[in-house]
Amino acid sequence: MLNPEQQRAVEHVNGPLLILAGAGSGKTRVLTHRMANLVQNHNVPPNAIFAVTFTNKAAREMRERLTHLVGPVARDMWVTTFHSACLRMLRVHAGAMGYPQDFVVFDASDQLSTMKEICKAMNLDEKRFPPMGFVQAISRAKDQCLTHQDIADGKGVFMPKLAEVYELYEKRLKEARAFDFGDLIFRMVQILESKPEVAALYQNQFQFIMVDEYQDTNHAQYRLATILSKAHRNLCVVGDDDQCIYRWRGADIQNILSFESDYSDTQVVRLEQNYRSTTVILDAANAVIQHNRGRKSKKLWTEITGGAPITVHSVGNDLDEAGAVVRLVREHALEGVPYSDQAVFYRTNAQSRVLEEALRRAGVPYVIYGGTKFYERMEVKDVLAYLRLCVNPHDNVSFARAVQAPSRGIGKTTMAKLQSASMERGLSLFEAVTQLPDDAGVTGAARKRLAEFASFIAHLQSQISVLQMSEIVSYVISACGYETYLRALPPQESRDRMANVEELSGALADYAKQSHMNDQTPTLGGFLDQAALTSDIDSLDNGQGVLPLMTLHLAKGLEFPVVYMVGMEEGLLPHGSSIDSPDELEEERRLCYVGITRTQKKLHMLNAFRRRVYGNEQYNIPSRFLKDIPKELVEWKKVPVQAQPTFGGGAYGRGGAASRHANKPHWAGDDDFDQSFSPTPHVGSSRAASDLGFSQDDSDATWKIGMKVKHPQFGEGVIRRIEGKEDRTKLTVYFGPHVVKTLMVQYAQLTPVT
DNA sequence: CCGAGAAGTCTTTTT
DNA sequence: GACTTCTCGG
Ligand SMILES: Nc1ncnc2c1ncn2[C@@H]1O[C@H](COP(=O)(O)OP(=O)(O)OP(=O)(O)O)[C@@H](O)[C@H]1O
Repeated sequence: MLNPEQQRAVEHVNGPLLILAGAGSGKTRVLTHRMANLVQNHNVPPNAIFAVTFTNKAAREMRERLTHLVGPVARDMWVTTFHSACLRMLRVHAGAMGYPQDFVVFDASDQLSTMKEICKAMNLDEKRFPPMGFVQAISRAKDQCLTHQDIADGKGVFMPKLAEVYELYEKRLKEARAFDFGDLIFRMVQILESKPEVAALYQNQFQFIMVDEYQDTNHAQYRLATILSKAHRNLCVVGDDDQCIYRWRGADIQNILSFESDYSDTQVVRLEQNYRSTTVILDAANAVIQHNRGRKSKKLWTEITGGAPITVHSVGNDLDEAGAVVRLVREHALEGVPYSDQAVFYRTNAQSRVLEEALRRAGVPYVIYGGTKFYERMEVKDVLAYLRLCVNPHDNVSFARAVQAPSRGIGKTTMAKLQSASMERGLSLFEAVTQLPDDAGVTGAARKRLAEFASFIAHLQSQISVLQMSEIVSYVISACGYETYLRALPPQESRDRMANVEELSGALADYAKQSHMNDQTPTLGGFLDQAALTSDIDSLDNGQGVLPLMTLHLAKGLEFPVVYMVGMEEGLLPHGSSIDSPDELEEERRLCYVGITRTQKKLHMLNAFRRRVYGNEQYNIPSRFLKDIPKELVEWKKVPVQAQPTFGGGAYGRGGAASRHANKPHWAGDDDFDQSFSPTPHVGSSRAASDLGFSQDDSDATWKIGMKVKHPQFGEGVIRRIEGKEDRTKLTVYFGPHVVKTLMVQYAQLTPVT
């Protein structure tokens, strides 16, 4: 069941413990067994156990494994993410440092809209000072427990204006009584470090602290784990430095590397047997990761010798890639591998779209993890804004959102006036409405509408307490007129959005049901907390016969018999934004390593030579990571192009057809390849061009694909694509390697060049 | 004040 | 392509 080293770790009870081991060696398994051992054999009360991970998905996974081992008492253990754990503590102890108890949690878009306001108020040019950059910088600062004062003192990375922006940002959050994601951990650390009586409470309660994926913790999380474990010193951390993939988010690999010096009396367990993969997979993974510098050396071996080779499928474009995945997934299903035992990984969420489309057409059931989150949809956010206002009327972001959903005659000017009035007095927008001075310049009608809106919110607040959870959403949307607005939308859109709103209502009902099952009283605030932190509604991942699709990041910690890694191309993996930074390249490599090591039996890797990105065609060469895998582990498949040119030919791309490379892969950094590869857009396959509905010569003789045109600004170019008719004709024109524009004929002053 | 339509821009990854 | 911002007519 467990090997001797695993056993040793599981039976370790008191004192610090470090488990440093490679992929698939049973780290998570040891962690869960240890928790079970403590509860079952050492009389440790379940709520004395605190186990955290990084993502919701990982936390849920661990809870499931635990429930399997110990049954329903698993419910009483704290098995969550850092963020959820801190939120739960803050809901009880935020007041200890004078923070409001009823704060809202700001998500990424709330942060961004707050920041945009700030940039406007500070007269910062959005071009030179992108609001998103500030949001990220502030988040990084909070990851490191740095206040705006610290930044002003020159701690952390320097960024022009950051200290001022940060200070104002904090002020705005305070006015809105909001905490952002970073605050959840940072504030809790502050409280624990400065309020001994609060700290003592948790230090005594949590006799055993465990951190999975410790290599991905940031400084704030390190401080949290440190202070919580101070009394009992039973801190057990588990990780693999080769799987650190969140450095971009503040993860500090030093946390795990210096654990031994932080806790000189720590026990160290190294696990060397991999129980997950075949030697083929492990050898490939090792070959990829060994190029990184400064790794902690680890041994890893498996009893499952041999195994199926890795198949690399090189295809023409992203559509072919999706087609290949569909075909392979079905083939494996026929061999008896259910869809749920296979998984597709990609680097970026955007890649899922084409896959989704192909799977849907083929009737293969699938689930997408992550991606465009349910709670980020416009209509869902609109309704949530009302709910959030009920719980915390000072939430200015929600106020601004709800006030115009549906539009009710309160526009930009009124809001600007209200905003400045509120700012002057340090009030929230909601408060400012009731105390709006006569000289604020808000006219009678607008003033009346504002008052109506505010009293509507007050009315909602009183209704919330008498309504059932499951009734709240339908009450809100009918009372505020949002439902009428949705129903007036074009039919398809109306249906889609209504369906999402109904799903939100269902989520509230589910939450209420769940709470009752746990003998807790459901509250709207409780639901909103959950909604803020649990990004996806995937909690009921039935899994039965459903193909999972996810990013490589989300795949960490999971395993599947058959794995597909798509987009194995320079520019995607490694991602284009990482290629000129050695550190980031190493992280890309680790990401690739994580992907490979999720595989139990069979790994397919796919690369496409052409791919649509931002609406334009991009040419990609195979990933350098493919090159690092020993040839004898790989089987090459050149997938025939399925007559799907993405554009109809034209004045560029003559020369070597892709088929010339049929049997000989070419690699990034391979000179021969770089020089000889010049993409050929299947000149002459005009049949397919018309299949795709390109309006060509017949409809509009003025413009033709391949025709040369001139633009006053961009100069001469070649028409690549024609859409629409007559005065709504849109042309996609290639002006140069990185200058591809889509222009309306009607507006762009294009002239044909003869 | 509001919506439609055009132009411009671009998040890589998650809590 | 999708999303946001900007402009203009009603
Ligand atoms: N002693 C063992 N005997 C049989 N199977 C084992 C043993 N230990 C672990 N396994 C299996 O090996 C697989 C990998 O285990 P686990 O997920 O705990 O590894 P991990 O080290 O956390 O991996 P990673 O770091 O890649 O996420 C699981 O399927 C687990 O059940």
